[in-house]
Amino acid sequence: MPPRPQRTPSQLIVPEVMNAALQLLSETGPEGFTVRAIARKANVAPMAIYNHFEGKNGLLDAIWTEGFTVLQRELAPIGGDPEDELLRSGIAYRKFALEHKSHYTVMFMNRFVGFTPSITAAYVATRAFQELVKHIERCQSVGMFPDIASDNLAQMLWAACHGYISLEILDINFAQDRDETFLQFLSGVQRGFDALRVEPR
Amino acid sequence: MPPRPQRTPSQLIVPEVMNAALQLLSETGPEGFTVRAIARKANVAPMAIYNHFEGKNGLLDAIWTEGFTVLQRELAPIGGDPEDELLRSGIAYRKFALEHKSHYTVMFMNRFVGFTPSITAAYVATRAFQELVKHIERCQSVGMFPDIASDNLAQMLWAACHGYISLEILDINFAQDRDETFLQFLSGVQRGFDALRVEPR
DNA sequence: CTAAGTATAGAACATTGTTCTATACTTAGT
DNA sequence: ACTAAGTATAGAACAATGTTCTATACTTAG
Repeated sequence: MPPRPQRTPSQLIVPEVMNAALQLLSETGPEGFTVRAIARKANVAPMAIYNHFEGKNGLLDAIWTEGFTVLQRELAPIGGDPEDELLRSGIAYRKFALEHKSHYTVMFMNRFVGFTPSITAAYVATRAFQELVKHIERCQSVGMFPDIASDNLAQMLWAACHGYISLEILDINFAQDRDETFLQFLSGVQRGFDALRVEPR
Repeated sequence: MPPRPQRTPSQLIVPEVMNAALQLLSETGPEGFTVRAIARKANVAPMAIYNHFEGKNGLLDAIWTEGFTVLQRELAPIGGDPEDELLRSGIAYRKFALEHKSHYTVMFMNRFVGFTPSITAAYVATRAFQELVKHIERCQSVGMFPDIASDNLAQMLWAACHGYISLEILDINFAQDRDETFLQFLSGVQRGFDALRVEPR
């Protein structure tokens, strides 16, 4: 291919910067995630990040929003057996985290001092969370998880999964078969909150 | 009291810097945690942080180590009923986190880009983790948690608690009675992993 | 009371996010 | 094809950061 013209066409700048940012993040972590380095990798002037995003935090906001949009789609119930689907959503959550580590780092790892998601970004995150609430309410409609508020339980399950997976992403996990161990974790936690139904006292 | 002499006595520098650092951290978060600000708050020259610690990361290392030393003491079993004590250790873990937010932030929240604990610091952390393993092995000695490796289960329980509490520290928790909800969380998770004993299939 | 030790202020350096400028290139409208 | 508006770029510049180095002046141990 011919050497790229010195100036990147406007329409390419946003996607190129996004790609470079995500790639750089996965290569160097938040450590090397600097405006100048992103621009260099995207073959773009540093100013582009201020013209097309709102600086570094604006870029993080875009990654956050993209991440939660995908995550919401992955988590949405599809109309099968509620209990199976709840378990599947847990697996899908972990799959998302491991396959989109850069996104997950921005969304959940709190590694970027000075970054707070915008109102819009926070709203998108809430919508993803609501998918989990839906799963739990579907389960409750068939008798699981009695006597507990669905959003409360959603928070607990999310917290537990997040705790587990964040450690895994930081590579603080010593299990031999990580997939298997996570499944064990997930079904263990889920069973715990449903135990009241299985054998009420 | 007389106005402090311009120069801080050597023996006071370490504790004053530690105090100032922890206080600043709880006031401003990692955001305002700068060498110059810590020195100002401690009434000390910035250079003191390089002479008495090894720079900013050395100071973080000291906070990390102090935190895990305290945490280990708080978690140690005292010889009572294993199941009760395991639950108590979970409560103690959360108590530590909420009462030492600055320490917990350094130890578990990964907010300090560029900081990695020293070998010594990591070792102290491992010792604290071992206290949790002890709890689980004590439980297993009375029949709880059969067929699961104690360190594996310890990791799961730790991950779950960490996930829950880290969200609480970030103030992403919408429960009305937080103490009560955490207790519910803890016993739910614990019950889940012990369910195989209660009703084996 | 002296000598070794050390806390201090201040300058200095590289790197960071960010803003501003003038220039040179693209692209849309005719 | 030509012009005019738009915009990507390089580069300088700024404040704040972690860090190192210096000379000075104070403490304290012997």
